[in-house]
Formats: sequence, structure tokens, C-alpha cells
Amino acid sequence: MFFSNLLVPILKNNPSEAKIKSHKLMLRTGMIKQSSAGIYSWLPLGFKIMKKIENIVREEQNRINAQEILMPTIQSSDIWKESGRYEDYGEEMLRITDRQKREMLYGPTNEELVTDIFRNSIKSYKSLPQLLYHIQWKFRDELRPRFGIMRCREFYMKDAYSFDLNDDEGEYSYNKFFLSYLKLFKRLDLKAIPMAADTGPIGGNLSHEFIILAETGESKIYTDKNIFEVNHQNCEINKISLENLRKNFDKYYAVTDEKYNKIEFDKLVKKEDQLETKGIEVGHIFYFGDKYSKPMNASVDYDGKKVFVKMGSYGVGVSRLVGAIIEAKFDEKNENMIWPINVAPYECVIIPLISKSDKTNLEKSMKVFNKLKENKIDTIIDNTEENFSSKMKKFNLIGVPYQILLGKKTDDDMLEFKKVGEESVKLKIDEIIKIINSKKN
RNA sequence: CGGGGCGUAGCGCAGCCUGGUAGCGCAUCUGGUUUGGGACCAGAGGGUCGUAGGUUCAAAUCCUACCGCCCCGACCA
Repeated sequence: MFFSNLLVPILKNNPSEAKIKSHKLMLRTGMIKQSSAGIYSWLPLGFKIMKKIENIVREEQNRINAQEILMPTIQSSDIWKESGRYEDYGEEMLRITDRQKREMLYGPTNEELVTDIFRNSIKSYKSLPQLLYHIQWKFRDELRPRFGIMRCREFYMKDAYSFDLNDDEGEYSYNKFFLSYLKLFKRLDLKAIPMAADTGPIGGNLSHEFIILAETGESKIYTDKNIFEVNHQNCEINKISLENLRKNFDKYYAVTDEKYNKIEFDKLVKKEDQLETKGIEVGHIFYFGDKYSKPMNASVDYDGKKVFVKMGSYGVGVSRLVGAIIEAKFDEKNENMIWPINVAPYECVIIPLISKSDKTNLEKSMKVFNKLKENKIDTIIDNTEENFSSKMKKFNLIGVPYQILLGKKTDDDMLEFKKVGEESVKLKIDEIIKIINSKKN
């Protein structure tokens, strides 16, 4: 409730190691603390934001009836040998030997593990489809981690897996996640473009990357501007509606540089509709059929026969999204973060003017706090004795979207209420509550 | 892994070239005056100078090795 009690080590200088704004600001506002190259601790402010993102991801996964599980971070090499990826994955996989000299690894992804769970549990096609997801730490030993949590070695990721009887059903599952991701990014107030993608070491034949536009992005992208007009408002969860949704996106040219071809781009997209820019990959979905189910013998009985299940996998970089949102929504002019209210570390901050001799504003702020709390508004009181303006600036920097100022201009009924970046207005507390709560979704 | 750079107080830096036992700004603590867009005055605390070895009467400074971190490239949610 009180800012003075929080572990939020704000710095006035940017740490020199940070080069991009999300990294700088996350260090400056004490959201994260580097532990070693590409490995970070999450301090209260950063952790709170990440948890809010995680919860939205969870809600959107549950909405398509995906079931949440939790698989371990440490895996046995055995199943990776079965799938053939133990050799293929290479140096990026962190390998560990336990005291019995068993080969273990810190999971970079979970196709093998989830397939193992599936094959031991599901025997009949009648139990299909199965959509499973978990939100768990992953480790990929990047050659060169950089940009803070944007490209780190240990990262927090939602990964989901689908199991279906045939390709038609499999694609239906794939499309459910496609929609789920569009809804997710919308709630995070991000414009994400689904782009045809290479399948990389995961393998398969159908894949989309979800990219948000940001100057500091690592992926070069080439797209038809009209893709931004496609929306998913009226899409329902049935095969036809989902298929149409994907067709509406897929008909526009939208690729990263791996798949870019200039001749094709010029042929398919009118000059004035061409957009060449950079983006951040925040989600990636794959359909790869029986790539893992076959070598790992994951099958169901159907019509008297054994049928290998058709699989897909669906990732969202939860920790990366924290940085990605900063990159995408940053206030260039004032160098402040701007959090969408759904994931803001606090929805509202109360800033009372306090001196050693006069604490009446602090008492007032407690009353306001309690009222906001009753109405489910996530609020913090800045009870420090810093200068009034210094407190305002601090919360502009952190990106708390709303401020209630209890200072010289305060009277009893009408509170001074301010949206970051705008002039303050005098409002009754009930109106303030209504405004804030109307912005959440 | 190739190329470049850096390591001195919580953060940003100076000192190193030319060896003589550590300094500045911010932050922190105490007291006071302040408070509407990152205040001011006075005082205080905090550093085995990345680690180990060597040269020297003497090493943050010179030499060697190692460790860590950052940047550019090839690879990636």
C-alpha cells in the first residue's frame, strides 16, 4: 500500500550496460536485476507486471478450453533421444549430469515431455482433441544474450500443445490458438501481425509468427499495410469461422526476412501499401503433424487401427512481452514507460503532499485508497516526503496510468485526478472509480 | 566462436599514460528550510580499486594469467 515499503530501487542514471530503452528502463525502475549474462531476477515491480501478463495469457488459453498443467524445468535426456532431438538441438541446450551420472537437461521446450505424458494417458480417439499448456521457465543457452530480457537465456514462456486425430482437426486446433493469440495481444493493447514463418528446429509445415511493430525489433518485416484492417471481432470458435479468419490474414503478404523475396513482394503488394519495418516476435505457433508422435509412438485407437496423433505447439514469450510492451508503447518525448491498464504495475497512484509537520494529506490518501481497494482498483500511495513534483515524475516514469493528487489544490469532495500525459481534472471519487474500471478488460 | 571494449561506493564516472595507499555527481543517513513537474543548506556513513600471481622500498596505476560483463557478427521464443 505504501511506496516506502516496496523494494523498488529506482536510479536516476541509466546503467551503462543497457542499450535499448526497455532494458534501460527496466533496470532504472528496479523491475529486474541481472544475475549473470542473460539471467535475471525479477523484483516486485517487474514481477507484478509479468504476473498480470501471465494471467491474461492464462485466461485466453482457458477460453479455448486448453488445460493448464505444469511440467518440470529439468528433463531426462531419454525422451529427447527418442525424438532424435538430443543430438540436433546442439549447444543451445543446457545439459546437466546428476549424481547418478544421468544425462539431464534444462528444458528449452517441451514437445517430448508433453508427448510422453500424452502417450501414457490417452488411448482413445474419443478423448481428442487435447489442448495442454503450461507457463514455465525455459533455458536456451544463446550464443549472445542481449537487450535485457528481450533475448535472454532463461525466460518465462507459455507453451501449449495440441493433439488431434487427423490434419483437419489438427488445423482446427491450430486456428483456435491463432484466434486466442489475436485476442491476447489485443488485451495487451498491442498490434500483432501473424506472419507466415519458417518452422526451425521445431519442424513441421504450418507456422505463424506473431510480430509486434517496434523500431528496436530484431526481425525485419515486410508487409502489406492492409493487414492491419483485418479484425477478429466477430470470429467464433467453429471451423468455418476460424478458417475464414486465417484466410483473411493469410491473403496479405506479411513475412520476416527469412522468407522475404523482393520480386514477390513487389508483385503481390502495391507500392503504396508496402511496409518495411522492424518487429518483435512475441508468439510463434507451429503445426507439425506426427513429427514427434511417430518416433515417440504417441497414438490412439481409431476404427480398429492405431493412429499417430497430429500435434501442434504454441508459444508466447511471457517475460519477453514485458520488454516488448515497453518498446511498443514507450513515450519518446518524456522517456516514460506507458503500461496498458490491464498490466500496469499499479492502476492508480495516490500522491499526497506531506511534510514533517502536516500529515493530513496522508490520512486523506488512506481513505481514498480504501475506497479504491473496495472497488478492485490496484493502488499505491506514495507516502514519501520527497518533493511533490519529484513524486509525480517518478510515477510518470514507472508508467502508472492514473494519479490522484492530494496537494494544495485539493478540497474534500472533489479530487484532483490525472491521466498520465494529460491535464488533471476535479472529480468525485465515484466518478474516478467508474473511469478506471471502465478501461479494464 | 571471431573482432572490439570495459571491470574503482547502490548507479554514473574521474584517477592509470608519468607508481607514493582513492575522488566527484546522483542515491543513502542526520538536522533544518522547502514542496504543482526529478529542491536547497549543513553534516555523516559507505570502496580488500574483478581475482590470483609477479616486478618494486611502495601497485587502482606496470607485467602475466584467469574470471566476469558489454558491444559488433554468424544462430534464435
